[in-house]
Amino acid sequence: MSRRAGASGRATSIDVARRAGVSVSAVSRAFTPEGRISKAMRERVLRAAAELDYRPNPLARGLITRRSGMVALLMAEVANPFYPAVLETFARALDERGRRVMLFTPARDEPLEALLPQALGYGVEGVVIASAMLTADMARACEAASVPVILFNRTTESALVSAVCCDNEAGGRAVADLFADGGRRRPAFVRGLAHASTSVQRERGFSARLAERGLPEPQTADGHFTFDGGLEAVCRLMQAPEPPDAIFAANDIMALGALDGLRRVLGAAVPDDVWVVGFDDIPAAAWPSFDLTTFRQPINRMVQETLRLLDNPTTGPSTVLLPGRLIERGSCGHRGEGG
Amino acid sequence: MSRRAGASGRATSIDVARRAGVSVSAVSRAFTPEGRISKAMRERVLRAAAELDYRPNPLARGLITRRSGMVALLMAEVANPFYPAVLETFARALDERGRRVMLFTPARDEPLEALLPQALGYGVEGVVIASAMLTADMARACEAASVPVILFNRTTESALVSAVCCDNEAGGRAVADLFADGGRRRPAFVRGLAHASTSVQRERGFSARLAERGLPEPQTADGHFTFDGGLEAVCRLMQAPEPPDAIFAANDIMALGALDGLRRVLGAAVPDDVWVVGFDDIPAAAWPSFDLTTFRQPINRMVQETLRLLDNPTTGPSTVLLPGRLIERGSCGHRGEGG
DNA sequence: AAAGGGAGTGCAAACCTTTTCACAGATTGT
DNA sequence: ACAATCTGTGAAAAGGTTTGCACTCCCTTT
Repeated sequence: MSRRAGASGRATSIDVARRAGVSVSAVSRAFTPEGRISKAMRERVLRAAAELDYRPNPLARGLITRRSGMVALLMAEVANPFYPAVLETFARALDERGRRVMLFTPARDEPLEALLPQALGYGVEGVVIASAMLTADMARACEAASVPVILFNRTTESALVSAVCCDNEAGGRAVADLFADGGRRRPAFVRGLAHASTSVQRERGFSARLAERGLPEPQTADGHFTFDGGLEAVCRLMQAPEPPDAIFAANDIMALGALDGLRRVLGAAVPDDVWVVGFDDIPAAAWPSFDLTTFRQPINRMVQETLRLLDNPTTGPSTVLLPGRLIERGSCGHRGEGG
Repeated sequence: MSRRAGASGRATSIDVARRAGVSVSAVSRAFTPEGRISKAMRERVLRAAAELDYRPNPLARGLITRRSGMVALLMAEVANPFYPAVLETFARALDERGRRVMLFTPARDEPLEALLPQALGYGVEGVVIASAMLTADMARACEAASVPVILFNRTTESALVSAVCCDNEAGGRAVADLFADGGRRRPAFVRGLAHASTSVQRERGFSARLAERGLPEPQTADGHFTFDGGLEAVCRLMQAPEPPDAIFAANDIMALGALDGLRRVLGAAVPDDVWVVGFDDIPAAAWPSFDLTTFRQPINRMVQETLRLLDNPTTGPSTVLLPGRLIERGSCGHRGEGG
């Protein structure tokens, strides 16, 4: 029976204070990095704390500071394999910084308005919106609570929130160049969702550079960011009078659907008849069956940037654009290193 | 400027009490389902609360009750597409019950010991371990905090924790029957990780039923639950003097790797030369390129059962086994409905 | 040598809720 | 008709921390 107290069985700051022979204020200050406390005192407190296996209670701390050490993460499309990778990267990075992840998985058309107040009630120190739309109301709510909001992999015109994004237009241009250099003549683009900034920007860069290279405006079809959507989109595209000979899909999962549609449903040959390019570089893109050329998003750097913005809320809202990289694989006739 | 107070700008129970002309105790009772309070009083309080847009502060509540309305979810292998589906199902179901998800994504060999105390400090009301190992220390810590722990998709001998799992042995038997009925003569099994209960149980059911059906003990190889692991495993298996003619992998992602290895690396024909069967029924299993026969886990029911155990911690620890279903597809010669 | 200032410390209030206790009034049993 | 029980209510303590304020030293400065 040690000197621990508290109904919970865990040691409290009072126990630590008693053991170290100091006041509870000293204990508190010893555990806050900027605390005005002497080196000797801090050491003494920390030693006592270690002996009692004491850890500040985040609930009590959050109650008073409104910062409980948690970050809210909103991620709707967990079905798209790109996002699990993002999720994992985020969770690890936050964990390293001693922060917890509060996860929200809103359904497609769930009103997010209700979510944010909940999260704010828990004293989250930031909100990362990785796949979901931010409404103006939500932005205001966070602004009022002075909690930074960061959009991940999407941009916004709102001046209230920051955004971290891959350079989608550059990605679109890179694909256009690849098609032009490869002598493709009839490009096509498979859109995601009509209102998604990513899809729009990728198409914009793609179209613009195609025009610069003297190629025609791409034919388009909607693929809803899903495998089946991509498969169906390619079927529609290929039955045009002059079917495309190079297809760029706004994300990998649609590109894989397109690839499968071409080969398994339409009996077309990739890359001989048609080239296919995706965006994201999800793990499946590298599988031998697909060997998909794609534009890789720098997930790690994107996450790092996001956390940097989260930690420095002093600087106003800003949009960070990071470069990606074209990964050439067999779906555009590229020969793998493996021979 | 309405009657709201509090430094945070949010209304507190005091504001509500004042507005409704009652005590704060009454407010508290109005918001707890079993609160001893008259119908009239509750209505009055709730109306005042609605007018002020009041919501009980979970931090303050958690501080005193040690239950903050959160559930900890431990999920290590987010890379395996089976788990994102689980994650989403869980998050939605918990959200419907007004609970928040605190997500932990421990690295492969991260000591989980450190994680639990953190979660418990936040007053989580339950711990769901979806892909990670539970150590005896962790179990004890939760027991001490009287927080229910539930293993998802794995079982344990520990008498302290509950588990919800698909009937893995039955799945293994179903696959064995499928092979036997299909006239396969040389079965093989691709293991996941040596210590994983799922892999062990699936193999046990598989081997046992094979024996009953007069088929030889399956050859085995380790695939580490990854695509590449499955691919390499099949390469090893196929260079045996008498290569298998039917391969059962402990999960889908390895089965897909095996399929790709057979077709793209070894030049074998599936299903003509070799059959392949997986486990889980991840979305990619249904893609035309793979058309993988697999044993589907009843994710929804598994999640429902898990939450039921979470909500009724009165009954002691128990293990729930749910039936799955064999989904026959082309990788075993099954003709799809579309064909 | 006296005044001024900064650093380090403790006290006590504050954060917002739940819950025990006491009490009043209504209901039941005999 | 009286005691015993039950129901609904409010006052106040508790939960564990942070932080503004006051205070004491000790070190500069003129």
